[in-house]
Amino acid sequence: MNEVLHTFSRLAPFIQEYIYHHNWSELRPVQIAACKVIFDTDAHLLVAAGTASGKTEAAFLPILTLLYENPPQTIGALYIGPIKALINDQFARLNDLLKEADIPVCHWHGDVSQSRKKQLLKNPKGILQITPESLESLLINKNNELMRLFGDLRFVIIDEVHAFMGSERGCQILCQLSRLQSLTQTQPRRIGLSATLGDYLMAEEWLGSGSDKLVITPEIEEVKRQIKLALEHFYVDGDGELRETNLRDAEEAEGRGERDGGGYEEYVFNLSKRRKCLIFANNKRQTESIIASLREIAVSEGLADIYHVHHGSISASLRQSAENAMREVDKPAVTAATLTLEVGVDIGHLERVIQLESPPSVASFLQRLGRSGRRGAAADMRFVCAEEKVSVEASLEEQIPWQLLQCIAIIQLYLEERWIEPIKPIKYPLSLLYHQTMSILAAGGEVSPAALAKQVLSLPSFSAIALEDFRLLLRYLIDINHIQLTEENKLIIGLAGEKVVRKFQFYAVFPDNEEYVVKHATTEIGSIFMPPPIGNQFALAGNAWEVLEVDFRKKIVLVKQVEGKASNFWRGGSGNIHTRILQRMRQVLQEDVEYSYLQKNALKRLLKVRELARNSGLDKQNILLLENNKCCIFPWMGTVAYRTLERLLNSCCRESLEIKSIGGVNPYFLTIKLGKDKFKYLYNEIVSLCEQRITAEDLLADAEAPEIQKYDRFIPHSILRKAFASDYLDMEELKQQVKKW
DNA sequence: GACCTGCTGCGGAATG
Repeated sequence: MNEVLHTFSRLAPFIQEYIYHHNWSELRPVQIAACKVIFDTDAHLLVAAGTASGKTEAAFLPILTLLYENPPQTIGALYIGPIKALINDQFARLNDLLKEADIPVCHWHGDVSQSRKKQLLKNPKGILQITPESLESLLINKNNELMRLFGDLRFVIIDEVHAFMGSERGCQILCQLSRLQSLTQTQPRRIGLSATLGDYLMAEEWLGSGSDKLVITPEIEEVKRQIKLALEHFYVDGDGELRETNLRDAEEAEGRGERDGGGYEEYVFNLSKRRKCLIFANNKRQTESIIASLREIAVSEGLADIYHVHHGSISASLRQSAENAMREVDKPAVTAATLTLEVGVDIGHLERVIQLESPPSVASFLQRLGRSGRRGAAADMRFVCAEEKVSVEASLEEQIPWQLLQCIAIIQLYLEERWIEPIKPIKYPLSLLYHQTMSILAAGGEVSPAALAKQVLSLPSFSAIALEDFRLLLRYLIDINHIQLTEENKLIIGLAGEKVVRKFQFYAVFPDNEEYVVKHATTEIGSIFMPPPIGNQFALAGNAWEVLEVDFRKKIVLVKQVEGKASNFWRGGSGNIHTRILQRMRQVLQEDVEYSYLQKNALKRLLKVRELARNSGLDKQNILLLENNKCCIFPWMGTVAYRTLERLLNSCCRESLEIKSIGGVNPYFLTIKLGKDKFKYLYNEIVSLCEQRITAEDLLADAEAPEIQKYDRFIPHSILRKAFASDYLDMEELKQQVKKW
C-alpha cells in the first residue's frame, strides 16, 4: 500500500470523511510527515514548512485521531496562539472539521464571553485554544482546578513559534508548560509550527526545553512556488523649507537632465490599481500617508475608494473591516499595514504584495511574500524604495540609499542560501523572573523561601539565574514590600505586590504601550519609549535634548535643549538587524552584479552608489575622514555589535580622541566628531580596545541599569546590569567583526 | 521617532 493511502487509512473516520467531502485530492507532504511522527513515535514535533503548506491541519489531523480513539478524561489538547484573531480563525476551522465528531472545541481569550468560559470549566473536555495571557490567568485564578482541567492533557500545539522564541512571552509559555507538567506529573507532547525558522536546532531546543522528550523536525519537500520579484527606486522631495534648494541642487547634479522626483505614489497606485493587494510599510506613518495619496489619486480618476489602513493604533472594528474587505472574493481591495497583517490571520490570497522600503528581516520578507499568490499562481512581490533627494554637498553617509542596499541584501540572502535569521534565546529574562515568582505566589499561597527558589529556578527559562541572584531578588522584593515574610518564615504576596498582581494587566509579560512624555520645562515635546540615562542626549522633534530627570511613575522625562545633532535613543531588545544582512549589503556595493529583479531606476541608482563607493574608498575602508574632523565609521555589523561599538567609543575613548559627539540612528554608520588630528588614531584605538580584556559589563556607566522590560523596575540593579550586558551587548561579535576591517 | 501581541471579575442597566 502506498504511503499516502496508508496514512489516510490511519486517520479517524470523521476526518477521512471530511477530506473526502472537501475534495482534497491528496494529503500534503507536511501532513504525511506529521502523521508519521505523531502516530509512530512519542517525540515532540517541530513542523517547519512554508506558508500555506497546511501546517495546522498537519498537527490536528493525527492529534484528533488519537483523541478520538482514546478520549482523555480532561482537556486533551491545548493550542497556544499569539493573537486573538488567529485563535478565532483556527476556532472556526477546527469547528468545521469537528462537526461530525464528539470532540468539543473551546476558544478562550479576552473577547470570549464568560458563559463560554464557564461552560468549559463545567465540562473540561476536548481542545482548548488560548493565548499565553489567558493561560496565565487560569494558572493563577483556577489553581485549585488545574488537575480537573488538565490532568489528562496529551498535546500542546504552539502556533507561530518564531513569534514567541527570543521574547519573554515565549519564555512565559515554557514556564507555564513546566508548571502544568509538575502539577499533573505528565509530559504532554509538544508540536511547534512555523514557516520562517532560520535555525531548526535552536527551535528544537526551545520547543523541548523543560521536558526530556526528543524533538523531531521532519524534512519536508518544499512546495515549489514561482516567485515574481521586482524592485524599483524613486527620488522624493524632502519636506519643509529645504525642498526648493534640494530640487535645484538635484537638477544641477543631473546636468539639467530629466528630473526623477515624483512618480512614486503614481507607481504604487498603478501597481495596486483594481487589484487585491497588500502594502507593507515599516511604520504607522508610512501606511497612513501612502493610503491618503492612493485615495487622492483614485478620487481624481473617478475610481472607487478601496483603500484601508491596518496597524496597532487602528481600532479593532476598522481593522476587522479591512480584513473583511481583503477576504471578499474577486473584489479589489488595497490595505496598507505594518506587522499586524504579517502573522497567521487568514486574509485570503492576494494578487500582489507591495513592500515600501526594505523589509526589516529575511524572516519578515518571507512572511510577507507568503501572503501573495493564489493556489498555483506565482507569488508576486514588488519592492518600492523611495529616497529623499539630498544635495551633492551632503555628507557621504547621507548619499547612500541604505534601504535599497538592505532590500537587495535580504532578497539575495534568501535566493542564494535560503538563509533566515536564527533567533537567539534570552539568557536572563529578569522581568519574567519577577512575573513568574509573583504568579506562583499568587496562585499557590504561602511557601517557604527554599521551596519557592526551587520551584522558580527549576523553570526552564531561568536556567542561567544563579541561586545567589535569586536570593538577592527575594530580599529586594521583601524590602519593597512586594513579598512579605510571615512569622512562620513563609513567603506571601506583600501589600505593594498585591497592587501589581491584582491588576488585570498583570497577565501579560510585555509592557503596555505607554510612552514617556518628554517635557522641556512645562512644554511638551513629544514622547519616547525609554529615556536614556540622566546626562545622555537624544533627538526628538528635530532638536537635541539632554536628560535632566526621569519620573518613572508618572512616565515623564525632563530635559534641557543642547546644541548639535543627537542620536535617537535605541530601543532595547526588538528590531535587531542581523550582522549577515549588513555584510551582504557591503557585498552589494562591492560586487559587479546586476540583479535580475532590479527595475530601470533601481539599477541606475545602484550603479551610481557603487561608483560613489569606489571613489570615496567606502568599498574598502571602514573609517573615512569626511570634513572638519568629522569622520564616519561604517561598521557593517548588526544592531547588537553596533550598539556595543558605540558604547565602547563612548566609554573608552572620549578623552583620548577628544570626541565631541557620536551619532548614529541605525546600524549603517556612526559619525564622530574628533579633536584636531585625532583621526589617524581612531582605527588603532578601536583595534587595541578590542584586544584588551574589556567585557560588555565594563561598557555600562556606573549607575546605569537599563530598565527595558515590563517589570525590570523591580529588579536589583546589579542583576539588571548583568542581563543587559549579556542580552543586549556582544563584545565577542564586535571583536570578530573588527578583525575583518 | 521602527513595529506588534494581551488582560479579570464584578456591578448595574437593558432586554426577553
